[in-house]
Amino acid sequence: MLNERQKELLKLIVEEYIKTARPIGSKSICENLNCSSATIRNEMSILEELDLLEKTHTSSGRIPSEKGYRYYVDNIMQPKELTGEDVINLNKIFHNHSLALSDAIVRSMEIISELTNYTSIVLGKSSDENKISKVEVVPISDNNLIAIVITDKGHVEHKNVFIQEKVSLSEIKQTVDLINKFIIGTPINEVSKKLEYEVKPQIGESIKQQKAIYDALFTAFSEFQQEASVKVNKPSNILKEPEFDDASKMRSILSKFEDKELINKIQEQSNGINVYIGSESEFDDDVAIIKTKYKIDGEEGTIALVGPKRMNYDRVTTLLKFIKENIDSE
Amino acid sequence: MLNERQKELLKLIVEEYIKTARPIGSKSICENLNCSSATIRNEMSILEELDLLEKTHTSSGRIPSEKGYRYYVDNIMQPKELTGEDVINLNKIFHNHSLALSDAIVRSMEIISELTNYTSIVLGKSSDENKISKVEVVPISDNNLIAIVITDKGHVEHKNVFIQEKVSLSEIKQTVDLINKFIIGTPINEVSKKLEYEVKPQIGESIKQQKAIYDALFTAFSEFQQEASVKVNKPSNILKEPEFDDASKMRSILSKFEDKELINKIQEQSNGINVYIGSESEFDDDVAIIKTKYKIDGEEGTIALVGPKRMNYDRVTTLLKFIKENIDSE
DNA sequence: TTATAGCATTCGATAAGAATGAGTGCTAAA
DNA sequence: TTTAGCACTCATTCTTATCGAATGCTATAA
Repeated sequence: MLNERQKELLKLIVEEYIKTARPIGSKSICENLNCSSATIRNEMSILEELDLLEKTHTSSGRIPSEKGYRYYVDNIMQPKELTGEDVINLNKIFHNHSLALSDAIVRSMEIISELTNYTSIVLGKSSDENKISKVEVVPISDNNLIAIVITDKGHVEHKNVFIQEKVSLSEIKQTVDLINKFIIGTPINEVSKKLEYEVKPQIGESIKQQKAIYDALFTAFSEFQQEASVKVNKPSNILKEPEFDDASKMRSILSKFEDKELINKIQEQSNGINVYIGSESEFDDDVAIIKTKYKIDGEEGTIALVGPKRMNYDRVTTLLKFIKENIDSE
Repeated sequence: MLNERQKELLKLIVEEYIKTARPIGSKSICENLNCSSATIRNEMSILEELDLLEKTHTSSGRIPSEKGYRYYVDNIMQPKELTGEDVINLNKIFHNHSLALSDAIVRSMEIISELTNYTSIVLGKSSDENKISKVEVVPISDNNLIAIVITDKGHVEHKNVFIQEKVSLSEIKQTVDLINKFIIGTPINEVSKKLEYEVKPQIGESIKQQKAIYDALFTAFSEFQQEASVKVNKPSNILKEPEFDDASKMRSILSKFEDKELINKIQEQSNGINVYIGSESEFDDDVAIIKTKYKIDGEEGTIALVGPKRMNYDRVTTLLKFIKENIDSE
């Protein structure tokens, strides 16, 4: 266990390093702790012993280790108050009623990107439990339809549907009416099942042509379920940090942002605001990711901020918490 | 005017530089032109005199100048044949009927990004001449509606609409029916006018509540018109080129890709495949942009490839031409 | 006239060495 | 337990030297 002075020392080092990105030497701490540099050095070597600090080379100042950041995040840092300006900007967005709430999330994460100079990510998909409110089909040409699905929470998805055989307007209408009759109110993750076991048999009994329409719509539905949206805001932001001041490092980070599979992994599982530092981020050893799950108005997903390991943990945590509270209170 | 040998020399230098990114010395050309390095040097200095070649320093080899690339593109390069593989991949996409054509464009530009290792951009918006095929409104809650607009070419847009006063289902239906009656078949760029001058007066005469619905829908419509989609594929690709092997250069390029205003400027005006080299690109002096307009199935826009100035002009031009032909023939 | 061989010259790239200084660990005394 | 003092380490910066790829120019040969 750390004593008060050690905690204070770690705090000073982490916060100073976050600000300057330079190793912290013992001398620069003296004034803050009212003791000599030698004393600081002794304490420093204890913290190094505990794997909370590191040196970049034998005679360099100290920087926090991954474990050091972790200790800081878990035991030392205090959530900051948001400054008036930030709150006003964000509140405006959440109280703009003509914005769908999911758009408000996207917009507010854009703002947070600007505010923090880090990169933000919004992963969202329409929630599985959303219920179908209506299915609409609009013919475009002989062989093409647009299928539109609207959920009770106001999500709209549409898909081009190509149909081999020509089908008449009335046949389309019949099929769609039939489908609507069965699936309105069905959660989207159960639609495929319902179509297969309840609607399909009915189709068989009536006109043959309908089979083609049914098949096309069935395919369209199975695609609806998977679609998730990914939005990465300002990848360039994080690359402005000095630790990425190297072309190959930058390329590596950048290609991570373009790797859809990796980005999708950011999807957060647990509740609350979670902090993943360095290797924990599964993204890059030099970054940290702070993320949280959201679920609102038939949409669920994860919002995340990606910054350097040397990130402003308290500020970011506070900002994300603010957004989460706004979402939850709606 | 250049003589044959000078043209051949310029061609060799441009193509070699495109391949290696290193200044080309006179010795390395000897074999290709069957003469001594001194002769090459003489010719080189003539080309330099004409501003077609440059040196990076007094005793360096030559690199093409902006004007040199321009001359190469306009007078020397021959469109290449596409190799079998590329054609097959791209053709597959264009002949997949379940893909809307505009999705096929996006998909094929993704592929071209991979193929060339450059960055591709697709700017698209639904064409102004598209006609409204149907307007649909679905209530979500007391104060929220979803307005959906479908055009004759199969474009679908939707918008959350917030309504101050509570309105009944039947009032909504009446208003929407009225709107539909007037605007089906109207090109979207004329919808606002038509709503204002033909539909609004009718609204005034019937129930007051309808005014609120009308207003909300009117706002929604005016927003539909402007929306354009922007897709930038693999910004990291271009940054792999050695001319961008510098952190600050990379940052500068990258932030350009995030600058929506600048990206929208890429919108191409003239027909055909156009090549903008260096400063002509209005993007960065070290990049070149090859772009072309497209217009298809009620969507129009620009596809562009952004690469280094040292880009594979013939290959990219051929690829873009191929896509353009596919689009136009559909 | 055109092409070439020869040569001094330029200048980037790479490496090696020297000086600087911020920072450390350790020891011995307060 | 704290601190002053001191030798030591090592990144950083600046100089200097060397190497070699390329050039321009000149004089000569075809």
